[in-house]
Amino acid sequence: MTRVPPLVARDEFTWEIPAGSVPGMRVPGILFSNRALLGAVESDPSLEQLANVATLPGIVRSSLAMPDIHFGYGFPVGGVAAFDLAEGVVSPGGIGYDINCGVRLLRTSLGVDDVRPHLKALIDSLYRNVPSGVGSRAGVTLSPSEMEEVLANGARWAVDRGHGRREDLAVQEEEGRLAGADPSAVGDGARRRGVRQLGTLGSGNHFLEVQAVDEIFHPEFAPVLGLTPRQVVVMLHTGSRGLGHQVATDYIATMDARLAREGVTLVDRQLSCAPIASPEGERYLRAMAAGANFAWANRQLITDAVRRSFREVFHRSDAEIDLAVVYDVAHNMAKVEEHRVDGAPRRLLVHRKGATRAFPAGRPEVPERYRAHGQPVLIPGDMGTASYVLVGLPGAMERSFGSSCHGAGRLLSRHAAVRRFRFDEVTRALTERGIVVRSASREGVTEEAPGAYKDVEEVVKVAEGAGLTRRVARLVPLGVVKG
DNA sequence: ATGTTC
Repeated sequence: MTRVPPLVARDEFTWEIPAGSVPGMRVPGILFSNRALLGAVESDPSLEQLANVATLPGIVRSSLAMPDIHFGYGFPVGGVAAFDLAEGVVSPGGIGYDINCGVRLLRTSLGVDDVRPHLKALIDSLYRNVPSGVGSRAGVTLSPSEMEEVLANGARWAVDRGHGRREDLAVQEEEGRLAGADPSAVGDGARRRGVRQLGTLGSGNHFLEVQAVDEIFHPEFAPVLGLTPRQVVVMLHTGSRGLGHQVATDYIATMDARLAREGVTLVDRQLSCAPIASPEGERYLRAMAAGANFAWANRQLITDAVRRSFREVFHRSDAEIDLAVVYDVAHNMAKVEEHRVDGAPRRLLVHRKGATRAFPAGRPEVPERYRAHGQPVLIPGDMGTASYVLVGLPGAMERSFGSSCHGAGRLLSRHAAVRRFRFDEVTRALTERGIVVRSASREGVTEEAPGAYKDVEEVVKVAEGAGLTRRVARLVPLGVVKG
């Protein structure tokens, strides 16, 4: 039975579920939202999930949710929670089944008018070069030793093997390689699922989109990112595929067994977790890092395929088309980071599940090239509306452990969206707006119909109003490959 | 998200 916890307005963009609203809450729940978005969540079980997270041992300050919050496994999607390293827990449900699901943005030297006449050919070529859909398989199979290297080295493995440029790495979160990865913590089942999946898009909300820069909001930072109005860019959204999913499945089972052994009961069994300082917790974090590296290698191989498609369609060299990486973010991840708590610096394990790190200017984790401005935050919207580039602000460090939103956020479940929308109508509405769509399945289109999502404009306005991030550029879709 | 309910 769903209990809807009370929401108390704290300011225009901040709502609180006071500690004590749900039995066992150790800290309050904080939701960044506004009146326009609240209607979608007020009676939603995602708020109960936000409160449930606040019951976990060692949680620091508050259980947080971004404006794109929706119902997830255990933790809400859009959830952020930080834990004390000695007293706290790590929970796979706080990271998500798709470990290091994330977004990469590539820029081109082409303008809308250069691409429009070749748009259909370009989307067809991308569809051919990047396997997509449920169970999509890569043309190549990783050998056992290659798998070891992918899990240990992420995007760096791909670049070392000639799949990309050395300079691609400097502009990725963690430079595309999370330290602390232990391939031996990734089971045989997970490896088997991954061997034919590197360089594949997958399904669901994963996509590869050709977009145009529609509007610049931050005239100082946009040129540093190489973004100008009417420029064509490419956004890709995917993660660690079946490998990451199997890692999550395996460790949830391990943690469930430990909880049963210790006689611990949780308010929701989907909050399955283990102490950070335990063999199960430590081993999961090493496996999670390896899964994250698989995802970064995946996005790097897809980058390589995107460059191939542009060469094929435009008959120009890589240097002419540019296709430089602007940035690559993870939005399903847990990381040890330093944050100020009650005025003192403290190392915490920050879970972000459908939430993006959004560090401000000056943080050493921000690439040197961008450090004077802050970390780029990449926000895919829905395929009919718009996506955004944002930048982290000091307010994110003060309020959300350096985090912001990750997308528009679902309004309807997949099932509800398939019942609500018809494939032909969704496709026609997009075609009428000049958007070319290729999908591996009809469900890929109806599940992801623009009407299944919240208004991304409202989501980014809340993230800005709450002081977490500011808008840098708005990107509009020209063509999309859906999983 | 996911060999979409091993």
